[in-house]
Amino acid sequence: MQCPLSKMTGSARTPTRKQRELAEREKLILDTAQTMLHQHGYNHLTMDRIAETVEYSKGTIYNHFASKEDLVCSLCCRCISNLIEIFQRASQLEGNTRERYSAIGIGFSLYHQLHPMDSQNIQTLKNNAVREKVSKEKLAEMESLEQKITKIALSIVQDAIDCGDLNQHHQKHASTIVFGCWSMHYGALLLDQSDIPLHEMGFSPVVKMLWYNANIYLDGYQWQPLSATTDSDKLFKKISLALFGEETICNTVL
Amino acid sequence: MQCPLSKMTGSARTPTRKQRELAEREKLILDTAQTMLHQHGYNHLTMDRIAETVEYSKGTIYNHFASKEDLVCSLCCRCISNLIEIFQRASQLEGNTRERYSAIGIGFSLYHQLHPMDSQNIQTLKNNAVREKVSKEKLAEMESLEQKITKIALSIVQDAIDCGDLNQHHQKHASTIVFGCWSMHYGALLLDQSDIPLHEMGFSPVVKMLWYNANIYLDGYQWQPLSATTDSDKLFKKISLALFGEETICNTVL
DNA sequence: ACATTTTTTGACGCTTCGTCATAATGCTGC
DNA sequence: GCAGCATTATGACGAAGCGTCAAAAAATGT
Repeated sequence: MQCPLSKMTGSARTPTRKQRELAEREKLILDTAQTMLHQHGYNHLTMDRIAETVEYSKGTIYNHFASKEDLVCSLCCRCISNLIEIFQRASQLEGNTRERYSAIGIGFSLYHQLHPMDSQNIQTLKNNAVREKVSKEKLAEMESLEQKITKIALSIVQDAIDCGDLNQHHQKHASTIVFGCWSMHYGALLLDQSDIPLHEMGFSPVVKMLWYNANIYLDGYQWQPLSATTDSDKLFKKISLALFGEETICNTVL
Repeated sequence: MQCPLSKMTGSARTPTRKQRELAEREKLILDTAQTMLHQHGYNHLTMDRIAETVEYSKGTIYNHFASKEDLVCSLCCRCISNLIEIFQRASQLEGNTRERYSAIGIGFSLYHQLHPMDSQNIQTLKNNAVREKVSKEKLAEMESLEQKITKIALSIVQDAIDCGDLNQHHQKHASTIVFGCWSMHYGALLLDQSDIPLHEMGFSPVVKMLWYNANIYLDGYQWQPLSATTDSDKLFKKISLALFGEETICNTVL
């Protein structure tokens, strides 16, 4: 269950050559696993195949990761970290609180649009069969990342209450507002992923519906300025451009 | 891949003795699997153990289900069917359209509260590793159930538009409204399930937040009558009582 | 009573996980 | 450079589970 190599004897500030090599190899393993996952799906991802591809023995892989599930969980953590970066950028955009909060939602939504594989990784860890086998430590690591991401959202809600964009009497519901957006976005992404033929069932593109619904939801909280007084399409484009830059063909998304 | 026993030679109206026996055995297998799943988790559920418990050989189990995943998918279908019944009851409650739509949400939310294992089953099927292995036919069966459940919700939205509780100009967003509630509830349930220590992170009970957020969301759409003009707590109790009866200790939920 | 079809059975082959004794490599003091 | 110790890498192996299929058993028809 323990990973012998993670002894961390040297200070974190001055990584030994050995430690660097170790970190590099870990990255190699993770990258390889990710690629395999993308190309051939979860069921084709085996420890033996990873070992063969990275040209180390299986035992060595197990020196880095306590189990296959731990490895996948590490992959998942990398994805969440990416998302955290986006959230941080979003929360620091200039604009009113509602725009910044919306930017988080758009960041989430487009991240999953642009990196569907990453979001599948994250999703994999929600599965019981998988999570049952992840080590306590890795789970804790993931949990702490999830807390971090929540705090970013919560701090914007708090800003909004402080500056009056959100009415004071919502103070006690601050976390409920975060939860509402979180669940709505999270649920939407999962529904999108899960092979339900939404389009055939008469649903619009998920990113579009999410943006629309998030606005309605925030309007419900009377988060100023209301969407009626804003050009939502333009705002969406502005934010997605600011978050993901020109290269991402955001125009085609909506 | 095929299940030889499912030939369905006799008419569906007059099941043969043999067909009855078959159906009975299938139920036995499913019940057994469900119990095992509840008691010992997904990873302890194996075809061999099921076979041993039901006292049929593994080969016989495979005459009913093409794979372990197919079996689990059948379990999932049963759960969705239960949910459909609740939705149907909810949609037929007396009251205005908003109350009936809310009843669906409460039904969803309480079903998962009262049968957390069922909702885990449903969740299992969203996992790629599992779904990759489910046969086309079973997947189609599940999809059709999911469509059915969506239609119940959609029809209430349509009623609301028709009778003016929802403004006409939302006609083209009817499915978006369904999607919004669906994703919000679905996401909330998943977050609740996924070991994230919501309570420690300062979140209220999920059922409570969901009810609050759903109201805010519907207010955002100006679905009449708005929650400000209603005693929400009382409404919640009334609906949950009507849906689940006295025995379920609904009082303690909120 | 026998022949033919259908159903059941469980031993078997295959895949994958995770372990551990052994081999290889690195390091340290002389 | 080298002897001896410590650390790390290796891959053969055992265990567990899935799904198959030839043979046995049961049901059905004649």
